[in-house]
Amino acid sequence: MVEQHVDEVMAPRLEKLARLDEAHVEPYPRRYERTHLAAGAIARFDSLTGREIRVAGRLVSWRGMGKATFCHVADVSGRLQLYLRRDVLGTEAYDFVTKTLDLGDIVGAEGTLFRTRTGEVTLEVKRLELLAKSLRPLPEKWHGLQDTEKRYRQRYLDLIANDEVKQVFVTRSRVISSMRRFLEERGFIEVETPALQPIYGGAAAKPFVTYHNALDQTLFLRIAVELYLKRLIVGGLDRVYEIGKDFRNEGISTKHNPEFTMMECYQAYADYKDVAQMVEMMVSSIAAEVLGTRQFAFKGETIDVTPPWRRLTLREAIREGAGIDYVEYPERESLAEAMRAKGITVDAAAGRGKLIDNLLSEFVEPKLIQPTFLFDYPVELSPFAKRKPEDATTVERFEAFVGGMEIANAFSELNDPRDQRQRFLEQLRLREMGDEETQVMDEDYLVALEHGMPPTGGLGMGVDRLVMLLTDRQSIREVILFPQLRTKA
RNA sequence: GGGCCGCUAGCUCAAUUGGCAGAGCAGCUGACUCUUAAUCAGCCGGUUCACAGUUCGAGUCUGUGGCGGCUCACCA
Repeated sequence: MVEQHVDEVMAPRLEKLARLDEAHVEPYPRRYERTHLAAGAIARFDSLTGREIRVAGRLVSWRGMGKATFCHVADVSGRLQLYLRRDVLGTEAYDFVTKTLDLGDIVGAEGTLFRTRTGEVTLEVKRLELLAKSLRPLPEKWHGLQDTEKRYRQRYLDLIANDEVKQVFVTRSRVISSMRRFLEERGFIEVETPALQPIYGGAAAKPFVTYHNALDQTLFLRIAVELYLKRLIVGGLDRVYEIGKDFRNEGISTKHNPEFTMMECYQAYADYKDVAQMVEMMVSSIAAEVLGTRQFAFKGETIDVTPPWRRLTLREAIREGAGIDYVEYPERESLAEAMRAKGITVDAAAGRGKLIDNLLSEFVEPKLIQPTFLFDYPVELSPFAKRKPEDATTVERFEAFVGGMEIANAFSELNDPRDQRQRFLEQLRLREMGDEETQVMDEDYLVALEHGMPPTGGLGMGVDRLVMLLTDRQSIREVILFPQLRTKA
């Protein structure tokens, strides 16, 4: 996207650089001692009047009027208007500055604050220094940068031109830090587990494959951290969490990026009901901290995350949404038949669990706008969840949905090594039948379980989706700074 | 991978039925000491995504390819 003929556009700026060199002005000096951010200076205007302050940032507007000039500098906090007067700066300095600066340059300005006739807090500049010369033009000042591809590929331009984009990523940061605070306050400790794994597991997904030369060994980028965190529960860390990237070698969509941020946490001596309570408290506490409210807009709806959230079983939800009670169809074929009778197309390769999952995502998930927990999933879909004591075909698992998206998945962790081995074997069987996204046998994990893992509640939460929700973005690419795109030839 | 849409100046966008490629912003020159999408006068700026084809003539029609967006599939 960076064209060759921009030379023409850059030429005037390169000429100005040459002029700076002639005048022995360093266009890229080392540092600048700033005293205030733009927003802080404006907020504290009353106590700052008459005092010299220094701000620094990018020149984002320029209105020259001969012997005086108004312009704005932008820093992280916002923008501040500068007022340059020839009789204040001196003719020589004024002329030099106005002839060598460009929109986009990074400058430092020292002066005193005043209010203009229209009331805008403005810095009357006594000294203006170039801190970094910009050689390329800024995006269009009024329409900003609209080209989606360019916005993603050159996100820095997006951040310069589109203020609300900057706000999204500031919010993202606050969401994650609020999440950490919530977990820390409850005694969870943050851990880091391998991203390069000899055996991948903990989710149904295709991995990225890589290779370590010295070990002469194939490694996989993790698709989840689940199995490592539970090893730490075996080790007695009792409450652990990790916030990090998972990698899944699958399609890209507005809800899927090949690398995405997941929070997983595990709490010994808790079950999935405890975890559900924690999820609703966590999300509502994050919303309150970051947005200042538990109610917010998403896709034109007002979402209220105040606990308690609506709770129903997966069975009820599907019966309600699709008109099929899958418990009445315990065999794959009878369920498929019932679906066909309703005019639902049945994926020939899908097993019973997959069919139930299809029903969920097609008939239930899109309707779950207000926060909802769906409890109790079929065992086929959940190889790491504990069975219900009264029903061996169902596991203690829930997913949380908000805004029509799945944002969390949790269960009472399976800690019986005998059953876990059976589940792995069942996954193996599905793999032989052609399912590429099943778990692979992890003997090392089984050994850990055989040492005894306390009853544990575990949770995975999609951080990107949570941020989408809290910032009202419809695409995951809007909350990931550099989303995956095809590289340009 | 399928479907739909898009790609024109650095940026944001026009261009009638196939008939001279345009505007605003940015840039350059000049005027202007409270402007804020500053204003005013003038100037510069194009491989219309690429390649082929139809045609007297293609930004426009056709084909192939590239990239992007949306969507479906996929994705517990």
